[in-house]
Amino acid sequence: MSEIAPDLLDELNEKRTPDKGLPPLECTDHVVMRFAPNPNGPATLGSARGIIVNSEYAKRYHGRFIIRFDDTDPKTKRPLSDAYNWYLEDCRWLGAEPDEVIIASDHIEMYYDYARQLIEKNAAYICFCEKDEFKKYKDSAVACPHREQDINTTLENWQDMLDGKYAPEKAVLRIKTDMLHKDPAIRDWVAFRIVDTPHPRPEIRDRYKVWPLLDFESAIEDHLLGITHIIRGKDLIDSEHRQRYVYKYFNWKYPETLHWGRVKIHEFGKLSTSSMSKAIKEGKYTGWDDPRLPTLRAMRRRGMQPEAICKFFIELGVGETDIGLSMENLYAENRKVVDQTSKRFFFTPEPVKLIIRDAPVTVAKPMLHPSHRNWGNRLISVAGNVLISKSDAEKIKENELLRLKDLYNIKILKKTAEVITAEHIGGGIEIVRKKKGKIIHWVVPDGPNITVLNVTGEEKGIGERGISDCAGEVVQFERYGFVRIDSVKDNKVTAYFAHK
RNA sequence: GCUCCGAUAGUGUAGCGGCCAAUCAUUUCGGCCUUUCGAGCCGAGGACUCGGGUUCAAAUCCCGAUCGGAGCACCA
Repeated sequence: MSEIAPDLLDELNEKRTPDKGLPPLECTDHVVMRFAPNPNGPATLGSARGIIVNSEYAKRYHGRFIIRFDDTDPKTKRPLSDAYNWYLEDCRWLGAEPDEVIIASDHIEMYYDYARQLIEKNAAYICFCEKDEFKKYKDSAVACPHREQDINTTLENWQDMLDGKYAPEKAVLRIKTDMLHKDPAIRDWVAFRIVDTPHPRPEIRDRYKVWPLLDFESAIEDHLLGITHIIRGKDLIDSEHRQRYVYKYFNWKYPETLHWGRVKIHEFGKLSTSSMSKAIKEGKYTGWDDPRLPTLRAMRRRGMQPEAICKFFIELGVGETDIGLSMENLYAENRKVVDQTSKRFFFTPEPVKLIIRDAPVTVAKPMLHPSHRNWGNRLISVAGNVLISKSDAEKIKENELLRLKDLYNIKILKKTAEVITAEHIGGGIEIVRKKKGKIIHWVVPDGPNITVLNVTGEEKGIGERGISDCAGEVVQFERYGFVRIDSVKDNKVTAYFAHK
């Protein structure tokens, strides 16, 4: 077959190769995609999915990628001034530089204008019902008394609303959909409400009392920006149904949509932006970049690499089912990157003394990276007195033969809770290998104090001298894991744990 | 309660009528290699929610059940 029809064979083989990652889009001309966060906190791993996937599609089809801040709720999900820039930093870090940045709160008057047009089309009305009252109408599919108000009166009421004549919760602008729509979620939804809390942006502050809700703001923006494809969480599926009414009134074409399910990461559980914010204020976390948090700022501080995060989310695809993930998957991706680029060092948490009798004074020369011989070696002078990790010490038995990695073989003589005594034994690694002895790491006692901050707390110990020169770098503590050296001060090093 | 949606190995995915005794990644377990319990290499294990139907043929189509999720906010 390979001789008579090689093409056919290729085709067969090709069909067997699975489609990895993102499915192709329909309508691939002039692709414009957006990611529209509320900047009420920094980007998290969840945001990263939105940033990466939207941006990746835009790149793939030579289109444009827009970041739009949907910051139209000054009260309930109040934006955080710093978060606007944080988002942009994080996008850049992920290699998803936006072609354009839009801030919804800059466009409030424009939304007012479209609202007026809808009123004039008899497609919207001012509703004075109380929340609960309207819910009753909605649930029984009956129009409320304000729905049939004439256009001129509605225009006057709208102006009164803008002029601040109504208190919060006294009036809203609703979009007329269909009170008989079988899904109650779609019936006459609210487009604008009154909020008297000032906006956090200094240039806005108390300029507006009437604020649009997501469905309205997003509907108008998506059209004006020429968005061709929207990819977002499936919690916004009903949004599309609501927004289509606005599109119909204006005769606009709705973008293609794709939705994904909820992502729950086992290690972090349910951490909403607002609950994190609260916990930080209470002092439960040191800040938004606390290593126990799923923010991108925290990931960066721990030494997670942007390319690993990107690869991870692209291969995840865009399924609509809800998924539960373990960070292990992301760690595996990151390990592939950092393993090749990280220097190796020894670090002994909760060190235990090990005294070696008859030890020659010598210099150990472990490699900086086992597969990059040309990186050179660390040089460690050893006199016969070292420290080992408590976890290793606990497993050690008297008379055991073991090897101090890159140093020499020893035989354990005596073990107490505080100190272990051993004697030096000549010979190479083969002896230990042959007897299936352990090879453990060690440090000399005068190394820097190291604190490793991890997802559950912290660990303290002693490390190699060379670690002090690695501030900002991701290194591997051998047999311990990958960490990012966060700061070095005097003889104290703080490291953020990434993963094993 | 009302309206939608989904269900493939431990986890996440591919497949969407015949290439499927089901893909790929990760995880797990062996072995090799290695002065790390890291990486690499080799190998193994592990899944179509259930019940009916349509069809010569179903993971793929239809119906029902079960389970899970989302929306029904003057949040995004």
